[in-house]
Amino acid sequence: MTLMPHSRPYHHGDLRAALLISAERTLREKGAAALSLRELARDIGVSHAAPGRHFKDKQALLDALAMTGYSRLHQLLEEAVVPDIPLGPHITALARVYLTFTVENAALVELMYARKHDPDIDAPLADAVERSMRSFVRLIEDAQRRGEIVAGDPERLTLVAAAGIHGLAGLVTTGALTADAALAGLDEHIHLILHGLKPR
Amino acid sequence: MTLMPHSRPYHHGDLRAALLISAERTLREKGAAALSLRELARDIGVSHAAPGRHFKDKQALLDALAMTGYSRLHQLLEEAVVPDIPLGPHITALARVYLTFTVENAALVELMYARKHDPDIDAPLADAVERSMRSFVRLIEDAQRRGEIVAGDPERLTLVAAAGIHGLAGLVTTGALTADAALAGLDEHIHLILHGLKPR
DNA sequence: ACCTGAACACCGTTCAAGT
DNA sequence: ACCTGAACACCGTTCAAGT
Repeated sequence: MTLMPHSRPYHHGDLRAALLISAERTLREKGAAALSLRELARDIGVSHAAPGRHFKDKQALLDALAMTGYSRLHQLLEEAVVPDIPLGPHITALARVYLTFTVENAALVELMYARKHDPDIDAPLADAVERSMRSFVRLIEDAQRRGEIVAGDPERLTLVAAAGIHGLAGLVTTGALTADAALAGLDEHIHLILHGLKPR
Repeated sequence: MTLMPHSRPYHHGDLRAALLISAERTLREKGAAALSLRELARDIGVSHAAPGRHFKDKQALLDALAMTGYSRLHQLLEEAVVPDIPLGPHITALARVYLTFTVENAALVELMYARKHDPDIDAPLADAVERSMRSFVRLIEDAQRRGEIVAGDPERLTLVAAAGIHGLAGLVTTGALTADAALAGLDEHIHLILHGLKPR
């Protein structure tokens, strides 16, 4: 009757990773509001106090989750930055990556942009954003050198393009626009950002 | 010894309004996460079950709060739409109103854009957004008639401008940009949206 | 019609004690 | 080093009962 050993060992093995994986699953399936440390612990099969060993509090787990989000988004954006592509299609490709990531990870993105990270973690997070922005700025600078973008502070010009794409993603996230509509009109959208709303 | 009547009558008078006012105060001062129905009730001086008479649950109160936010923003935007102003300054004025509202009501705006409203309340909320967008579309249509904006679907052109402004506000909200920097560069930002990033 | 008080089923966090 | 179990101070929601 006691041939079967405990199916759950006293030590989990890698509870920290298990918590992050389980948390992101809950985030995706039920949203941030439904994320409870106790439920996570139950699902994984540890006591409700166990998560406290790996994350000082719930916010620390959310911060870690946000950080993985930034890493993955950064990775995807880097892959979309390739040499010798015309400016328009290049920016469109970046925008497509950003939009798609936002749609497929809506709750995670909401977490990434939440303004309530610990001050300790705020700097790393700001760095992550900064790193992702850098390659975009370089893209604009290169285009300026070729005369394909107007002269002026490249950070400002990048801001205008980034805000346009970020805003489009935001409208999709909040449901003002469907993801399909945004993706279908993306070429045209980027064209209008590059060429302006005024007649030439 | 009993000359002083109860300082708190059994019936509050207008508990519903008091809850909304108190809730928005908490939202502004401590954020959405710190908003508790029980604490609201304590502050106002009613039992913790009293809010249940006026809002079926916490989400219903948040929905009502979001609705007041949309009303106020709509009102401010309407006031910024006045006849006989050149297109650039007109759009800049609208953007300034939007940015300022977003900065001054960050937590409320977050609530307004949260994708977790009851399906019952979702339609009224979508209407509120639609109404605010209408006057912007009309602005673009008028400019098209005067030849100040390129031909094309006015809804799409409005989307590009609105996404640009919405995205800028989003970057301020998440801390990627200071409110001062966004407001200081607003004229230039709108100019770039209208004239494009490509040289003419 | 409006509110109270008790009850229920949850939370996050802490901390002595166990392995 | 890592985890448990009990305890504490909170939640939101419901519902009979009070005014």
